[in-house]
Amino acid sequence: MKKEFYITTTLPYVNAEPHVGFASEIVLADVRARFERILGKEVIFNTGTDEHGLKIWQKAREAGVEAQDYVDEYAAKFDDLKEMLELSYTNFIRTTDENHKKAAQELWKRVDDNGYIYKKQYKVKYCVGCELEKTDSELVDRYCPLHPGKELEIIEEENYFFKFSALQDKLLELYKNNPEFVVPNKRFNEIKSFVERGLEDFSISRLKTKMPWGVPVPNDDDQVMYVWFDALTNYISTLGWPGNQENFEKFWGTVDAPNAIQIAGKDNLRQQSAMWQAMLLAAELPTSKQVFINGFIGVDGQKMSKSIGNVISPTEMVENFGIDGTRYLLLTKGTFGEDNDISWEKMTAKYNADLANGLGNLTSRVIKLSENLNLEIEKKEIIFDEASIKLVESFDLDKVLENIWLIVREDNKYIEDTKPWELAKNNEDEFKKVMKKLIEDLNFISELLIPFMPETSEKIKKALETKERVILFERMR
RNA sequence: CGCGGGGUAGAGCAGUCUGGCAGCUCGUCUGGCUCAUAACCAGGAGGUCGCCGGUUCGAAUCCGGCCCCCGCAACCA
Repeated sequence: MKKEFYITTTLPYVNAEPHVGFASEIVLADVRARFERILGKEVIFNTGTDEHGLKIWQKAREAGVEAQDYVDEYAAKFDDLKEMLELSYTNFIRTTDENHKKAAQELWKRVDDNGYIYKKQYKVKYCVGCELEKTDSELVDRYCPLHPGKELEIIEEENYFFKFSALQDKLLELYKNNPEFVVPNKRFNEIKSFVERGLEDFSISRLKTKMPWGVPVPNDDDQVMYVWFDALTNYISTLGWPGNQENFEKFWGTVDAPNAIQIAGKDNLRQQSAMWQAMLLAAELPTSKQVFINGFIGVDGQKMSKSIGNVISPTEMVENFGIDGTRYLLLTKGTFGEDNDISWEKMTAKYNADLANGLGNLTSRVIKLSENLNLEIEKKEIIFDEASIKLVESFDLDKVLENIWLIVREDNKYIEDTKPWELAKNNEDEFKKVMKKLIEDLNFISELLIPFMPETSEKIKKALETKERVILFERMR
C-alpha cells in the first residue's frame, strides 16, 4: 500500500469571511488527514486561498487599498481557522505566492504546447450604469437588475480559450475507468451527463487593461489568466510542481496511479471534477484519484444568506460550542453529500444531548467513581476496524461517531445495571471489575476520538490519569 | 419536454442501488435511580413512507403517471 496520502480542500475566494460550509469541508478533510496519519501514512493536507480576479480587484479599489494588502489581510483570516478549529493541514497555498504563479504559467504553457489553447473573440455584455460586465445569469429579463430597461452594450475582446470540448472523450473515459471517481454517485451522474451533453470551450484570460489582478499569461503582456485557470493549479503548485517532480509524484501520484483526494462543495462539481481534470489531461499530467462533493448547509430550511440575515459563522460556533463541540456538530449535521440543515436551536440540543449529557457526563461519572481506585488499565492497540475504515474513506464520519457513541450508551446502561456506587461499599472485587471495564472503555473512546476531537481525547486521557474531575462540555441552558 | 435533488412520527434524518416485521436521534408521556454536568436507565404514545396506478406471494424500495418544495442553468469562488 502506498505510504503517502494527499488531500486538498478547495481554496476559498477571499472576498468574504470564512463560511461555515467551508469550515465543514475543511474539518472533514482534517479528520481524514489525521486518520491517515494514524494508519501510518505520510500526509500532505493542502488548503489555502484563492486571491486573484475581478471581484477582489474591485473590492480592494473600493476599500482604497492595494490588492495585495487586501488579500494579505483576508488570507490571514483564513489561516486563523487552523487554530480556531484545530486543523492539521500541512500546506497553506496562496495563489499570489510566487511559486504558485510560476506553476500556473507552466501549466498554461504545457496545455498550450499540446494545442488546447487558442485565441478567440469574446463577447461580453456590459452595463453602462454599473460600468461592469454582466453574465447572462445575472440578468433579469435581459436587463441588468440594477438598471432595468437600459440596453446592455456588447463589447468584444480577444481572449484565450481552453479547448474544453476537445477533452470530452478523455473525460468520459476517465469516468468510465474510475467508477467511484466522484462521490456521491448522484453527483457523479450529474457531471457525467453534463459532459455527455457536450462541452463548450471557455475563456481563460482577461485583458490586463481591464483587470490586471491576475497571473500574467506567458508570452502575452496584454492578458492575465482568468481566475479559475490560475486557482485550480494550486493543488499541484503546493507540491512544488513543476520544480519538485519527486514530491509531485509521491503525493499527487502518476498517470498510472493517481493519489490525490479532493473535497469540495457541490457548487464546485464542474470545476473540480470536469474543468480541472480536463486541464490536467490537456497537460498530460495525472488526474485526481477521487473527488468528494459535499452538499450545502441551510438554516431552518432556508438558504443561508446575508440578505435573510441567518448566517452562522464558524467563529460564532466556536464561541458557543468550543473547538471540539464545533467539530462534532459539523461532522454530525447529516449525511455526507446531502444538503444539511442546521440552526442554533438544533445544534444546542445536539450539543447538550451528545456532548454534555452523553460523553461529558459519562466521563464525570467514571472519574468520580474511580477516584480512590488504582487499577492497571489495559491499553487497547487496535484503533479502527475494517468497517470503520471504509466509512472514513467514504467520509461517512457521522456514522463512525455514531458507533463510538454506542459505547457511551452501553456504558451508561452498564453503570445503571451494576450500580458500582453500591458495590464500592459491599463488594470490592466486583467493584474493581466493573470499574476496570468502564475505564478501559473510556480510554478506548479517547483513542477513537483522536482524529475527530483531538482536544477532548487528550482531556479524557488526562482525567483518567489524574482522577481529577473535568467538565468536558459545559451544559448549555 | 433544460439539468439535478428532495417529500418517511411533533422536529431533524437513515433505510431506496441489492423488494422481506418501518428504524435512529431529539422532543413528549409514565416509571426507576442518585455515582454523575437537573445528568443516567427502562417502558409507552405517536407514521395511509407526497398522491394515483402497475409488477410481485410480498413495495418506502422496482415500473408508469401526477402534485408539491429546493438548488443549478456554464465562464458566477
